[in-house]
Amino acid sequence: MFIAFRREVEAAVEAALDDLGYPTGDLGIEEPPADVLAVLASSVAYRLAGEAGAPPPQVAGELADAVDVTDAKYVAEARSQGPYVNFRPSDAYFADTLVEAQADDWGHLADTGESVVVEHTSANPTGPVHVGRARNPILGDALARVLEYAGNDVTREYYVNDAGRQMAVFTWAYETFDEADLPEPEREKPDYDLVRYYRKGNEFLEEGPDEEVEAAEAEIAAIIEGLDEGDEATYERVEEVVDTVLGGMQDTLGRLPAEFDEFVKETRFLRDDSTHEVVDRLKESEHAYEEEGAWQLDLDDWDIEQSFVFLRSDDTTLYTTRDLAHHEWKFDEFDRAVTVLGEDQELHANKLNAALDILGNDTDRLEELFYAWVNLPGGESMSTREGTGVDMDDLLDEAVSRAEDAVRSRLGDRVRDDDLTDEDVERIAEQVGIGAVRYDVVAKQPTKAITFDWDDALDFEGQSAPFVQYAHARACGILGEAAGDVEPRLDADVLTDDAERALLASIARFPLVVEAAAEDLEPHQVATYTREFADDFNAFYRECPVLADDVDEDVQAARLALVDAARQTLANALDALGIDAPESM
RNA sequence: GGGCACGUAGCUCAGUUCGGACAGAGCGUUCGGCUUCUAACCGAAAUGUCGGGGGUUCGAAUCCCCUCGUGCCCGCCA
Repeated sequence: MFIAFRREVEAAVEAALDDLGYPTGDLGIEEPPADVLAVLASSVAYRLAGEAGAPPPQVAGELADAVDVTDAKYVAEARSQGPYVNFRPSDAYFADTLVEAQADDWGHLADTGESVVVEHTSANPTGPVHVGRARNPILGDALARVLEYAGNDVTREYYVNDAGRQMAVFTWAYETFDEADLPEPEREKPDYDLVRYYRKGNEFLEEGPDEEVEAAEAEIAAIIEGLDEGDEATYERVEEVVDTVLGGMQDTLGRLPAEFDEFVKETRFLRDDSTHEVVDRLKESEHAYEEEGAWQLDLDDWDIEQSFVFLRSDDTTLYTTRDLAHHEWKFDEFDRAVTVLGEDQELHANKLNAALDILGNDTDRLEELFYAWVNLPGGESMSTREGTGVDMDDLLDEAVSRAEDAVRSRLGDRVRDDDLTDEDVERIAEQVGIGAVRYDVVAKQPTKAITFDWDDALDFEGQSAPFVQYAHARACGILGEAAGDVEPRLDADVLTDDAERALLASIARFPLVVEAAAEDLEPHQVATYTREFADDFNAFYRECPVLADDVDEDVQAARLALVDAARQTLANALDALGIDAPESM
C-alpha cells in the first residue's frame, strides 16, 4: 500500500518538475516527522531555490500547485507546508490498507524470482553453542525470514567445517583419552559430553611432554592429510565426532529457533575434487606465485596487502581454498549468496572475494553481513576451547524460567477470563522468554559490540519482545471477547479518530519496512518497526474502546476489523524476526 | 604501525546508506493512572558540547579531513 503510494508520488513529482522545467534526477522524497499529516513529503524545493531564484517555500508552493494527483488512487492531495510538499493519503489508502492487512500473508512482497542462500552460524562443531556465538544464528535466521518476506526463495545453509585442524585435533583427542580422566559433563547432551575430549586434547597439546605432543601432532597431521586425499576411513573417523557434536548443537539452535535446509560439509569439496580443480585453475592465474613451496595469490590489485595462500608447502589445501570451491557451488546453485560473519572474518571475506574474482565469478552476487563480538563483562571473550562463556542452553533456560515466574505471578489478577492451563503457561513462558533473548539480539545494529548482561538480556519491559507480544495478546483478547457478538466490518470511512488513522498509517508501512530491511540486510529495522507499531496500537487501545456499550455499532465493527489488521501486522512482523506471538500472556 | 568498525540523555539504544521539519525511544529518577476490551500497559516532568577540532553547504548526528577513546583483524589457523 505504502509502496503503491510512493510510486504515485514519485510519478507525480517527476511530471510536475518536468512541466516546470526543473531537473528530475532528485525528487527529494522522504518520510515526514510523525506529527505531520502526510505519508510522504518532498524536500526538493531546497535544491531548486537557487535555480528558481526564489526562496524554498515559494518553490514548494509552485510545485504543489503543479503536482497533479487527480488520477492517483492513494494520494489525495499535495500541499506545501513551508519548504516541503506534503502528500496526504486518500480514503482509498486507508480502506485498502484495512482490507489487505486482513490477509495471512500481509507484509509478503511479490516474488522476486530469485533464489538466495543465506549461510549463517557455521560454527566449528567443537562444542556447545555459547552466547558469544548466538548473534550469528539469531541474526542469520531473522535475515533469512526477512528475505523470504521480501519475495525471495531462501535456503538456509550451515557450512560444516569438518576438514580443518580443529576437527583433526578433536578426533585424535576423542580416540586417545579415557572418559574416566574427564570431568563430569555440564549437561547430558552429546555436545557437552564430547567437548570434554576437545578441551582435554588442547590442554595436552599446550602443556604435555614434548615427545608425546610431537607424536600427537604427527597423528593429527595424518588425519588432515587423509581428509585432504579423500581417504574414506579417515573421513568416517572424523564424521563420528562431527555428527555427534553437531547433533547436540542443532538441538540448542532449534530452540532459538534456527533451523537449516542444508548442512554442507567442507569435506564434500575435497571428495568431489572441486577444491583441487580450483587449485589447478588458480595456479594458471597471472596473480599466482610459489614461494617457499607454498602457492599463493598476490592481491595488490584488490588493495589487499596480505597474500592468499591456497596450497601449503606440503601440498595440502587450506580452509580458505575449500571455501572457494564451496562458493563456486553456491554460484552454481543460487542467484544470490549472503553470508553472516563475525567481524573477525572480514579480511578473510575480502580475500575470498578477490580470489573468486580471479576465478572468473561475478562476486556482486555475494554479500556479507558482519556483526561485532559479544563479550563478557570485564572484557573476557567467550571460547569453546577454554570453556569460558555462557552456554546458550543456560541463557534460554533462565529466560524461560523467569518468563514462567512472570506469567504465574500475574495469573491471580487477570481480568481476561481464559483459564490458562499449566501447558498454556509453559508454552507462553517459552515464547516470551526466548522471544526476549532473540529480540535483544536482533533489535540492535549488528556492527555494534555487545557486552553480555543477564539483566539486559532478560528485561521483559520497555523495548523488548514481551512489550510487542503483549500488544498482540491484547488484540487477541479483544477479538476473542467479541467473537460471536460483533462481526468485523471492513469500513475504514468510520475510522476517523487520530489514533485510528495513525494505526492504519502504521499498518500500511509494514511492506515498506520489509522491503528496506531486505534491501539493506538489516533485520533490526523490522524490530524497530515492531516497537513503534506497538506504541501506535497502545495509543489506539487507550483512546478507542472497541467493545464498550456506548460505542456505535458501525464503529465497533470497523474497529474490530482494525484490531484484526493490527494483530495480523504484529504477528507477521514478529514472524519475520522469528519471534512467536502468544495469543494470551 | 596498517586496515575495518563503533562513540548520540546517568544506563541500553533508534536515527547516519541517500544532509532537510524542533535530535527520538526504553530503563532509571519525580509525579499521576487498574470496580472500565489484559497495568509485561499508559500519561506528565526532568535529563544532550550527537567523543573533540576543522571544512563543505542555504542547512551537518548524517558528507570530507584531522584527532582522541574502544573493539576486531593483520598465520602455510579456522
